[in-house]
Amino acid sequence: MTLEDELGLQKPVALLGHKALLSMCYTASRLRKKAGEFFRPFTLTDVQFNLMMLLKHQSGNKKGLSQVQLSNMMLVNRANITSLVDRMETAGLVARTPAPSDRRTNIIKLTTRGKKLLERVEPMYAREVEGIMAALKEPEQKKLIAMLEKIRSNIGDSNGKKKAPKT
Amino acid sequence: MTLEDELGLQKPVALLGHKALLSMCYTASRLRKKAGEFFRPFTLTDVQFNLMMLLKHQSGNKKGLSQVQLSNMMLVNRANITSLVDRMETAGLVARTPAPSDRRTNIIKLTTRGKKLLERVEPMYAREVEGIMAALKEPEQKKLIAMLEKIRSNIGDSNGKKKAPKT
DNA sequence: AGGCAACAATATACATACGAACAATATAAA
DNA sequence: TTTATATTGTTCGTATGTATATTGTTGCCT
Repeated sequence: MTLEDELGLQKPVALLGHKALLSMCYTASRLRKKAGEFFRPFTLTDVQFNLMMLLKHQSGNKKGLSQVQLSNMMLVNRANITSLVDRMETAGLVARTPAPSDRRTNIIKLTTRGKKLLERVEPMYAREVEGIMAALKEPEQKKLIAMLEKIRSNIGDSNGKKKAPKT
Repeated sequence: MTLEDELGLQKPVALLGHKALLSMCYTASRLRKKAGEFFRPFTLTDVQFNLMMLLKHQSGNKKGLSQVQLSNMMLVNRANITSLVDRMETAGLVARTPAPSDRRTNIIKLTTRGKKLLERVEPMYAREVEGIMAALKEPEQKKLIAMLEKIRSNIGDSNGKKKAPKT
């Protein structure tokens, strides 16, 4: 089933590039909705799961990440992380810790409860993802990733930091 | 530059499928941010532009679409359309019209002001999109679209309507 | 030291998403 | 025809996203 069939689109996607862009955004939208449904029974959102995954796998020796680090990794505004961590702290999934070297900085860490929940959900979600992506064979997935990277590199940095401020 | 380099991701994307999925969502996120920057000078959002494009190009003879039709085409909850149309009505871009055959239904139409704005913005946006998607050659774009469609068809319908409620 | 720019987190106002519950209307079933 | 069910739009509460302004902290430069 094509995008046109699904959405009744014809003229607005006359340009191939426009169609590709729409297709990407619609696919991402559906993926996130699917993820939302998956996580709901755990009183969790895809964003919160993503944050916990970063804390578990990306926090190096320190076992924690600052809010700015999280916002960069998640490609969202710093201001977002404040309320996100607020909610997750209330839910007992993460905790703010003062950074020893810089009093401006909060180090966000997983709580025991957060770790336990992640332990349970992570393998289930991995299976869910594999099920969805099984629509593409391995080499195709690699090609998809390569193409998406090409597009991203053509957009430039997401947080407004210009890549090469010419002159 | 790879996703790992940009985001410092290593372990959470150990699974190829997971990496492909993340790459898609991050790319879409950046595309939408880029679009947001583009539309801001027009006091417009990407979502509002999208809605106007649907009204202009998809509304058939009636020259208007119901809110449920819009929500289906935009893959969002119909509750969303209420406030979206509210804002756009306030901005004078669209208008609610009673449907002649069904008193439950609003037909949303572009106002003259909306049409004029679209006339001005649409060609500029088309150039913007072409610039971004020029990262991929035509056959690559087609392949990308085909792969995304495969994934979408593996997810099922977006609005909770099950495709084949087996027995 | 003292001043000043950069930075981290927060606060605010807004736009967009969701699900759930509701009233009014339309339609199918009895 | 009357009753049951489905659909449309709205409202509510909540989660996420943006840009912008503010506060406190750091660090650099004179």
